[in-house]
Amino acid sequence: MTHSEENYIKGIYHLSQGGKKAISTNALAGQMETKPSSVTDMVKRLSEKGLVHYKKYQGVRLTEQGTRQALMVIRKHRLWEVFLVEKLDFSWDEVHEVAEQLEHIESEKLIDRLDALLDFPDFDPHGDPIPDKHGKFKTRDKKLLSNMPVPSQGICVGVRDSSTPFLKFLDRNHIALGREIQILEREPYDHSMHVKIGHHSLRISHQIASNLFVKPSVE
Amino acid sequence: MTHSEENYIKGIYHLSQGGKKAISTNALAGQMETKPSSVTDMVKRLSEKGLVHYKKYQGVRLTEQGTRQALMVIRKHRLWEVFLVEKLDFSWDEVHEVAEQLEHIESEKLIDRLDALLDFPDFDPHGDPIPDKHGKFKTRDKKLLSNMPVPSQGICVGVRDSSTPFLKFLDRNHIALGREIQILEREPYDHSMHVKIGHHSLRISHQIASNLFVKPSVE
DNA sequence: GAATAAATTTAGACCTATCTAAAAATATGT
DNA sequence: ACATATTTTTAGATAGGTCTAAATTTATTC
Repeated sequence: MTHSEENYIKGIYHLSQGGKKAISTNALAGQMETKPSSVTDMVKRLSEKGLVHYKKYQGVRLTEQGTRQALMVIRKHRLWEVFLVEKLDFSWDEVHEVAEQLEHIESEKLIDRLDALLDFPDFDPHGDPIPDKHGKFKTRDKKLLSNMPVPSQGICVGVRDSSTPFLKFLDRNHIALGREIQILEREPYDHSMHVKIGHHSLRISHQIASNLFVKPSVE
Repeated sequence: MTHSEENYIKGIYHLSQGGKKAISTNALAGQMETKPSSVTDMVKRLSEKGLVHYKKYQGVRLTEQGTRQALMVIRKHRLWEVFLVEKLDFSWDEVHEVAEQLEHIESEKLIDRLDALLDFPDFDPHGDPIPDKHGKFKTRDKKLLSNMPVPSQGICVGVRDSSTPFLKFLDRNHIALGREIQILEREPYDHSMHVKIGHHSLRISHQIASNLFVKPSVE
């Protein structure tokens, strides 16, 4: 697979999450930040290689083989992210771009050794699960903060938006994965929420709350 | 720079070592394992980008900018080799192929942090010097084993051939970089040598001796 | 110094990956 | 259901990187 093919496979995988229906050419063009005509071309090649199911005008779906490949690229991407944060002191908002390059390095030995060096992590710095070498990964009971009951509490375990501005916002407000969060109240007017992270009490807009995942504490 | 351009620049740099005269198209084609016509095409592109001096039928030389770029690619290659050996327990004959891929990752921060993680190594696993971020590197007083006086002694510090068979041969014969070596005698007939590495006494063919670098001990 | 050999460049082709512009198919609205 | 809008595909172009085969330049040899 070329780098570009790997990127497409990964893009299709991400768009397919939560739904097994076909991905439209336009949607994929959006995801890949390219033109629909380019997508059509690429999708044909992927289809010839048996990585996707494709029928004209009907969108694409990954084949079993395509899914396996996507998971391996994602495995590499996320392991490298952990490496960058744990071993090279990158912050969680800096890792994506470099991991986009590293994910294309081909060496099973490399990635398995890296996995071992990092002590076989289950989740990456953004809380996303890391597939093992067979493509299996752990899922976690998690809810968007915006959907949490009031009052309740939980642990911050992931982000839906992993853009730099959002992650930097979280940093500034002492929100980090693994931190305990108490949901104190929800404002009916704008759905903003009042929460407490450690000793820090703060008000969080609906937009923020709908991009942060929390694992509800069972009490 | 594309990956291919980086590879060519690196190839030209290696061929230029020990001599500032122009590299012929054929020589470069040999180094790059490609056809002369492909070299001509690429060399034109590199020339337009100001990375090489090129005049038709006169061969190529790196510009100052080209040399700087070559050193940065080599820096990355060799740092990754150290990483693979030191942190991921690769053997010194396994690192090249993977480093060929990793050397193209673009991130100054990544490579500087990697350098720090590895404690700013001066030499890679084959004894080759690692340029620092300004392109400067240490040179070492070294001689091919085949050129060492008899009797004398020194330290194994590098290899000229870093192919897997040669490195595996050295491993099997307890020859590793950093080891002390005593040169006991040279056979006039075939130039084979009698040497001692630690407690291991062995006879070494001229071919082997002319691919192993030794730092002479001053006594 | 002309003839021949070797090295180098050009011309034309192919493949991947992208684009724009135009055509075809599907979806939507009244 | 028909006209319109949207989506998707095709056709043709460009760029990087490579190749083969032919042409050109440089080097060598008698």
